[in-house]
Amino acid sequence: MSPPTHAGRTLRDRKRDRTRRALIAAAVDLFERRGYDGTTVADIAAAADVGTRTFFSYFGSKEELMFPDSQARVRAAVAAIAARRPSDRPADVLLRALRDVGATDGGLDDMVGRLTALRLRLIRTVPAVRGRALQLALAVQREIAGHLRRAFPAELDDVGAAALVGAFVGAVTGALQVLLEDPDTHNDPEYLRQRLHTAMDDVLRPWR
Amino acid sequence: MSPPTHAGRTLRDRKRDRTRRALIAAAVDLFERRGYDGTTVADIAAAADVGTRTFFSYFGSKEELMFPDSQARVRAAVAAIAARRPSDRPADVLLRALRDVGATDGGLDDMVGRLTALRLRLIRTVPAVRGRALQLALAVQREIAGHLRRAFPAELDDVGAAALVGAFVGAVTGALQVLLEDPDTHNDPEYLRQRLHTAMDDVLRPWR
DNA sequence: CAGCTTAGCTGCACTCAGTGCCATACTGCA
DNA sequence: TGCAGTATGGCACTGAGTGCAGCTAAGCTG
Repeated sequence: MSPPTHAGRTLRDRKRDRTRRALIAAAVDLFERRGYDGTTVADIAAAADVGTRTFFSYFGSKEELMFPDSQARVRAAVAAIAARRPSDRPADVLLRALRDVGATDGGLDDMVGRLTALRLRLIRTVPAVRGRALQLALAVQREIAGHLRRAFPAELDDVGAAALVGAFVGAVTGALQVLLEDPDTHNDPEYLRQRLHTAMDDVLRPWR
Repeated sequence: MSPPTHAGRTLRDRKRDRTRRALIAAAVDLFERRGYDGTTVADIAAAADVGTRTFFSYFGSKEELMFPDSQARVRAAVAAIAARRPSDRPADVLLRALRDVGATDGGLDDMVGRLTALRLRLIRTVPAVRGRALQLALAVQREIAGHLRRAFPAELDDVGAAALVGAFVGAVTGALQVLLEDPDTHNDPEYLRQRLHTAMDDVLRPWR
């Protein structure tokens, strides 16, 4: 699709990109070994060989490090809405957009699998990370609602679009909350996606 | 229904209750005058005439102070589910339960209005407070899902119930997000509730 | 290539949330 | 009245996050 991110233009950009990845890699490693609370920001910075102060010029907070690709998800959803066909109803478009958001995991090479699995675990267990995830979900939701409304101006108003998107995202979130408890879904994002998909079909049937 | 909270049994309980209210009152006052970030926990404790350390034996965190009645909301929802009639579908029960949750504001005398208005503003503007609100909403959602599933064992499974409740709560949350931006709804919870109600009816029509 | 400019790195000092510990004071109860 | 349990709050500490200022090195220009 678009040019991969790893070809930063200037030396500075490339170095910055490398440091960013190093921080994420170091954090994932430390979180897996010592746990989230057992790892300080200073530890992460030291492991990535940068000053503690520098960490905060890459990530606004410790939690933010777990969600490095949040913008990509928004873009995926917007693209799905833009690619709609004339026959699509709002719910159809929305369902496809959400599927694309869930499938978005690009931009971080090998790290992806480990990061995703770790993220799921930390969302379950660390309040600060769960809080951050929720806020991001809300932001994505808001963004999608805006685009959806513009795509269907005759059928949706501000509040209606927000409520509709909220219902769909809420269904996903609610189902996820239960599914993430299920030991079978741990460390198996594919199986998780499968079960989520069937649950969604079930709940959202009245709309389609 | 149940005896009001203000008649604490022992002297200790009454004193504890008074201190709790004093902390909330002091915090509301300071937040309104100096803002959330401009007020430290030490300030609040000093204004309520207790030690800083003691604050944390009443509230686990600074944000938690803004949600002193969270348990009451859960109880309201559970009561609404318990009071269902044989002819009710899950969606009917759920809609009534959510309405009751929204209407729950009891237990804090005069403070209620100011606290509610302040909370709405802080949820909009302070990330930490918004995060806490989201987590509480998720917890309530989870609780409701459990009760709803037990109330309709033939029609709902774990994941289905969670997804259904998630969809409804999500619709509320989504609509709220937009409505809270509207200046007309600031400081007017009743008008807010009205608009929320009509929006919900609209979005959830396919279910009823 | 030499020199100037500017962006990014980082140490330092600081604030504030939150915790563990312990001595003290007060309440409830016998 | 005396004992036991509990709330209190001071003290010291950790860790997240910020502002500042000096330095280094990348980028650009002639």
